[in-house]
Amino acid sequence: MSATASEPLSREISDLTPFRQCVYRTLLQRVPAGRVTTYGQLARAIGCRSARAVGQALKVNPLAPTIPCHRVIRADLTIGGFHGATDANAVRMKSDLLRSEGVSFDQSGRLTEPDRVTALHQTATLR
DNA sequence: ATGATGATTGGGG
DNA sequence: CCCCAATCATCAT
Repeated sequence: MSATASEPLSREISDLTPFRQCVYRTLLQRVPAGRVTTYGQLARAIGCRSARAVGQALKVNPLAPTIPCHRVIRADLTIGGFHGATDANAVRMKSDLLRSEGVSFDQSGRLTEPDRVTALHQTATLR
């Protein structure tokens, strides 16, 4: 397996579909630790109107958590899924990762500090 | 090519 | 809160 930082990343990533490359690259570049974004925002950033399609790409993220798929939550500020699942176990792992970056959720399951959501304006264009 | 399936979302009841 | 149509990359036929 490869190691280090960004060199092996680009090599692994270039093997993926254009859509997935866009999703992963945009996420890596625009959402740093301590911040989160939504499936819809990420979709819009790459010129796609399907938040679900973005979720499809994230669930098969081959380099988690290097590619911070845990920083993508739902538009209603609830946590969303992780590794293709929405069960309690998956959610717990996702929230633990976020908590280690200073991001937390309240009792109703919503983001405690909404200010942490990064608004992404369209950056890339598909096809 | 066609149909089914989601880590969603905004609107409506 | 619950329900539903819209949207679209992927995958199975």
